[in-house]
Amino acid sequence: MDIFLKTVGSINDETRLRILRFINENTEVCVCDIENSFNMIQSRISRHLKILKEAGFLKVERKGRWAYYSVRSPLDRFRQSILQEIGYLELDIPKLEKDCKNG
Amino acid sequence: MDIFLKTVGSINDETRLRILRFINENTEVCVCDIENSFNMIQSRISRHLKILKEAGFLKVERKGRWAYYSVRSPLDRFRQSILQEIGYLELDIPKLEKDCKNG
DNA sequence: TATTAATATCAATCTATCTTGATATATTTA
DNA sequence: TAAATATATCAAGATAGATTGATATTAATA
Repeated sequence: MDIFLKTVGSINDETRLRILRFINENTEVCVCDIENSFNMIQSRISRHLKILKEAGFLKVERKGRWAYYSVRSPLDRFRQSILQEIGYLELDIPKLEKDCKNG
Repeated sequence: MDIFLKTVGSINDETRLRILRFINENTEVCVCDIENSFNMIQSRISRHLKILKEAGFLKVERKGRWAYYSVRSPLDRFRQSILQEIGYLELDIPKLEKDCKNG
């Protein structure tokens, strides 16, 4: 119940839909990649990523000072159908800008 | 996009999940049936029904002074998978109380 | 036709969520 | 070790959604 509402609440926001599809289309990205690509401030992105992670859509892997986000795998049937549906939406998904200072 | 957020927003509320499953399990009910069964004030129920209807889950049929709500059919694949998922949730679904004054 | 029942809608209040800016933490590099 | 980069978190203000009570509308019935 709570996790259902968390899952549903996480996709009830256009910014998160765009971020989720961006990550899905680019396999694995760090927070500053999203920051650069979406032209949004870092705290905003960080918060949305946390919500998507706690909703079961994303996983994080820390490498040095970077946090790499990707779609959790395997995804259960329900989240999979949601992700598929998001794939059909008309959303402005920017192209990946890899401008982080060090890499 | 807008209809996606409308659909997702409509199921982002426990009261509406309960109402939607109640209607699904009882096939067709009028507003006062829900009012009696859920012990909620009428304006609250009416508003939630409107949201579920506009989200594509419900249809209404007026008969005399009653409005009968039921799950829209056929339901597209995405809404069907949502409805299925709601069926698995631990929700307090009251039993149907048919106490409307006239019928 | 006056009354009552069923439903819908509106305005006000309350609550939850989003955004921003500031700050904290951790890691790397000079 | 000091500075810079990447990320997370928190508090404050802004916006959106939920609940209630009042009122409007429509249909049936006395």
